[in-house]
Amino acid sequence: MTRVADQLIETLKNEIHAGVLKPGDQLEEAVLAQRFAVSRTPVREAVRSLVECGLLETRSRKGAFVRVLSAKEIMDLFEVAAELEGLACRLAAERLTDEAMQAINAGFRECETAASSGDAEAYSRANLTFHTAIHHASGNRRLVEQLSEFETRINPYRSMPYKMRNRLAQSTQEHREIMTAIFDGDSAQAADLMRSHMMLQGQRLPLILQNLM
Amino acid sequence: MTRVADQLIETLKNEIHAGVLKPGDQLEEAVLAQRFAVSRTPVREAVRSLVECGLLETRSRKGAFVRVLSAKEIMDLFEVAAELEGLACRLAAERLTDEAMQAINAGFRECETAASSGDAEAYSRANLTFHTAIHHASGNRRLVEQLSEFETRINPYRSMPYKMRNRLAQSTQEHREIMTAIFDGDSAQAADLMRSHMMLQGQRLPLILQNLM
DNA sequence: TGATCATTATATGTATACAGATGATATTTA
DNA sequence: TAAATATCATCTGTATACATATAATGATCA
Repeated sequence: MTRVADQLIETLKNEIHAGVLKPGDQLEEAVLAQRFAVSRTPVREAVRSLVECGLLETRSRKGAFVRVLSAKEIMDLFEVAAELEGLACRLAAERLTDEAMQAINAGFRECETAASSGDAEAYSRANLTFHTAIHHASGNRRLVEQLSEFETRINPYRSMPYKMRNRLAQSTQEHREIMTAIFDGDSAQAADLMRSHMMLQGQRLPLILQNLM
Repeated sequence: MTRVADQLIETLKNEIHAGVLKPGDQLEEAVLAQRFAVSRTPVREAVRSLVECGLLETRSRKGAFVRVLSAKEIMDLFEVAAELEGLACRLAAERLTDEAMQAINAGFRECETAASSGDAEAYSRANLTFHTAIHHASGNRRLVEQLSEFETRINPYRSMPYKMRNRLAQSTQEHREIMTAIFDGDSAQAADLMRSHMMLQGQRLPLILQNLM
């Protein structure tokens, strides 16, 4: 892991995640090379990786751009992610360990705190903590990776769907019910609740509302 | 798309898929470069892509190897794939069109023919046709891609689970039930049947039986 | 004779140089 | 003045050259 390209991948991922690089932005190899004080070679390797991740796209002889997802593509992504989040809940309910239980509970508490203080930014982080705890509780590494990749891909498109204080409270309540189902070992219920929870979030993505499908 | 690297990706994918390149095999850049009569540059790009796909892995300063999956990793993959195959069935049942119906039916007929003639090789192809038809019927491109990637990843590890004539007939019967559920619009049933169908296949993967998890 | 250290060979990782294609700009012509 | 064509600049795609780390082989010493 001493490769320059790996650091570039990490940095660029973060910048896309954080919104520094926005969908549609062009990435010129020479510019990136100069900025990081390396040659174009590792830059190109990083770009290749990010294209395969789905974060960038390259048009022939035109270079790399931060990938723009259509409303339909976002919906498709969400549909798949909702199903996998449901799977994570089902497996978590079936294979629950003490540590996993504590991690999920901690994530939930974090959500509660952020919701009651109305801090949307903090809730966004807490939300991720809660979901990630469930992912890990599934005991399925592939699933964890898949859902992490989804998070990376979808993040540039969600501009704070938690703006309304109402939604924070409602989301927390949904989390509570999901957590309860998992702890009760009610795997089918946990999966169903999570799927609904996710699809609700999906419907709130602003771009979907704008572009109409 | 006139890039050399893209052709290399395609070729190497196929060779891994076909078993010419087996898990654990090393890929030396210089060798590949000479073989395809290109420089190391596009070879490295192709390798990068395949690493990100999960088909290869690179150890620092040691080069690229066809990725070896442990029994646990294969099980994890199957668990995710089974869920997504189920999702495809659910969506197919909800969004069924005439063309999709015909494609699925055609795939099923192909399975029937291959099964009755006991041709395992042909059944393997027919099986893929049937499943792929369902994937497309979901109307979710992301899902189609995801499942296609899964197929590519898992293929090197399944050495003809259809050896026994019994299994061919049984698998066809399962396909019939799945198809019926889809055509009846019974989405929940279709999803459940497909998940079971997939997990049965998973349990038959020889490596899983060998390595014990 | 065996083990350890040094040297060398080889393959990866990075930099630079070259080729070709696309797009922009300028010039010419109607 | 507007449109079309030609020329040029710039960026991607590919090749080659260089640097460095790993591993293997041989030599030396105990």
